[in-house]
Amino acid sequence: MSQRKSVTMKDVAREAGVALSTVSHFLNQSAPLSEETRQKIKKAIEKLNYRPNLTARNLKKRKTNTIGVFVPDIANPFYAEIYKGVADAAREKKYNVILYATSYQKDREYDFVRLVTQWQVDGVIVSYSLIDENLWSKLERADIPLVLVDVYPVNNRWPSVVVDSETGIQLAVQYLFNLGHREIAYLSEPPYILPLVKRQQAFIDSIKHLKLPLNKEWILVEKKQANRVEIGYALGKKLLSGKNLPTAVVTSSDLVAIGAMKAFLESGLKIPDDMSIVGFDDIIFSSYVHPSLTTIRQPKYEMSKKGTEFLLQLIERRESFALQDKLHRIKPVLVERLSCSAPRKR
Amino acid sequence: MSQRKSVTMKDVAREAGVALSTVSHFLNQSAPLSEETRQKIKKAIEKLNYRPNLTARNLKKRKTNTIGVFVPDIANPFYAEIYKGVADAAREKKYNVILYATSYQKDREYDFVRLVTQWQVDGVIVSYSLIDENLWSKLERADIPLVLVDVYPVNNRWPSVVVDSETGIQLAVQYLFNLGHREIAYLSEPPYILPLVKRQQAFIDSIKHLKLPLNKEWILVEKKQANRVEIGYALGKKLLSGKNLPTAVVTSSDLVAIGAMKAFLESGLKIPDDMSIVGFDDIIFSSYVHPSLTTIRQPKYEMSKKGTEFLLQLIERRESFALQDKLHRIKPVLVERLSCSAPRKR
DNA sequence: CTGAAAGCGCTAACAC
DNA sequence: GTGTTAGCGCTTTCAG
Repeated sequence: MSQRKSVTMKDVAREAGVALSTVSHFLNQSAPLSEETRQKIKKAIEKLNYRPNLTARNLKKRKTNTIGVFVPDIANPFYAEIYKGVADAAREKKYNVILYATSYQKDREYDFVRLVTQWQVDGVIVSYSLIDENLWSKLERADIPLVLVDVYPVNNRWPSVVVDSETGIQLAVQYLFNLGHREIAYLSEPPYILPLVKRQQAFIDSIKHLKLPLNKEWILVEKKQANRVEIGYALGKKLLSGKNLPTAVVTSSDLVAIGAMKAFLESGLKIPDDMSIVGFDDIIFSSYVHPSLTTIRQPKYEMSKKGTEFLLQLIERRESFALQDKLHRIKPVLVERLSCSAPRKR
Repeated sequence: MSQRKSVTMKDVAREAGVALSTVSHFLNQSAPLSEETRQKIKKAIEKLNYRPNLTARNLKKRKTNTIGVFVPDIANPFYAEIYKGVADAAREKKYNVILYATSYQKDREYDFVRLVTQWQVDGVIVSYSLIDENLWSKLERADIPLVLVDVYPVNNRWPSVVVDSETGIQLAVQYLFNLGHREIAYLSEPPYILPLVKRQQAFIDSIKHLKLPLNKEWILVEKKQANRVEIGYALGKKLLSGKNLPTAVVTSSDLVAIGAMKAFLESGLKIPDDMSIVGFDDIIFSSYVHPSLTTIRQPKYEMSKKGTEFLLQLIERRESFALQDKLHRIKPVLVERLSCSAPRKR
């Protein structure tokens, strides 16, 4: 094979003239040592350029101190935030994190499951709705600590941290209503995860609840997976091509909103004067587009951080949790920026 | 400890009534087996829900089949692209990748070095300029396969894939010049990596070369680390507060450009009519801001993919490489979009 | 406080 | 084809 020869604890022990276990104790501070031995060992380590082998340690301890995160696409700022929450929580407890991103490619889901089931990680955060039922059951059999973030409980098996999508959409619609809008459209990426389904339904419910017109042409839901911004752009154009134009738009995510804004601006509409728009997520870019985007803020970072802290508890205590603890619903808030105003008379 | 009891190859062998090594051969396809034994083993694995322990395998083979990627900030789309290139190249060769992002926090750099030096990864892609000289030397001592991406060779020690920043900036300045601009500013994030230093110098050189006025007030370089877009926004405002306004701006990165655009638009300037702007990088968002951003495209994905392929060769062949192979310079191209036009008479 | 010894689960000769 | 065996580098009793 191709490996370099490596310096082991044994070498260090020999060099320092102590027993192997003493070196181990030194490294793990698992026993008090005399200052003299400490120095000898320190010197030996330095001299030999010894570096402990984590793999061996992991094998022995049957623990890797690593958790996995599973997301569809890391270039999506939403998931980048999720990742950060996980990474920060993990770091606090001295865990490493290994990221899996599928780019929405199905075969990659299997790779992830393989990783998880081969003792490479102590637990896993899933922010991805595995399409394949089969994969969920494999994860179930593996019986590995798992927490879902932004994914509703599957099989009532794993704890889950989600944002309350219904409240979010209600917030958006009510906000537009209060501004005077009566004709509101909804643009959505493919509802491949439950929150997206719920948002769509919540939109319809909210419109009905306010007794506003429910125009089928104004509920545009993309079917094909693609870049979120491109989807928004396409949906925006589609909306513009209809005979009746609404005065405001609610979207399933900020990326879709940003794409739609581009379509509107290109066509010469002014935002917010001719068209108000509200997003969902509050990714970092939403405050930097022009005009800045009013949106429903999902506390992604906090969600994934909290979920991860929970996961680490599961790992370290192997504790079972009460059913009522399984679903954590976080309330979203509306972040008011410059993409909405009262409708202009047309 | 907290681990679940685990089913091992030994259990499978017993259950199937064959020798342990036979199971190993089955798993690794390292020897041809009779159909009968294969079936027996398969059944036993299924029955016991056996899952191979990668940690043990790694220890034995002294190889983890994992590479590390080191970046400052994964929420920055530029680095998300870098990550994708690495992930795809790794996947092709059945390697896992583990991501380290520091969020520009110095103490996290040490975590990364620790990971690398503890045999957790077979090699590493670094797209980050470690500030601490000391860390570089630790990596050097560890003697682990390492390839730099978007970082110039350090100590002439590691191979490196970089974009030709000078050419990029020349392209930008020449393009603006050809449009008729004579008063051009340069906005830059902190030049914490060599390419940024080179871009700044290349800007000055280009201006001189074209015999244009070199106004100190028009070369705005931020000192403090911060979100790139916020930096751009702040620099944009600063530029606006000066007494003379240029007609065009070149920036060190798209994120800075996007921030600056926001500042310009807010102040009522029209882009490109009142101010032309060109970015550097071509991140995905640049085509979705309004107006879409003309920029110098860095083939980030290709760079990191290529770098990773190179790394994997180093790992698998432990080959040394000729000096002239160490630096791969990729030529950038100008992507023309809608943020530039001829200057308006003022 | 120090040292000897028994594995963690797997691979890879090497015999049979 | 199949089985035996010696470790990979480390942790962790348990004696001294």
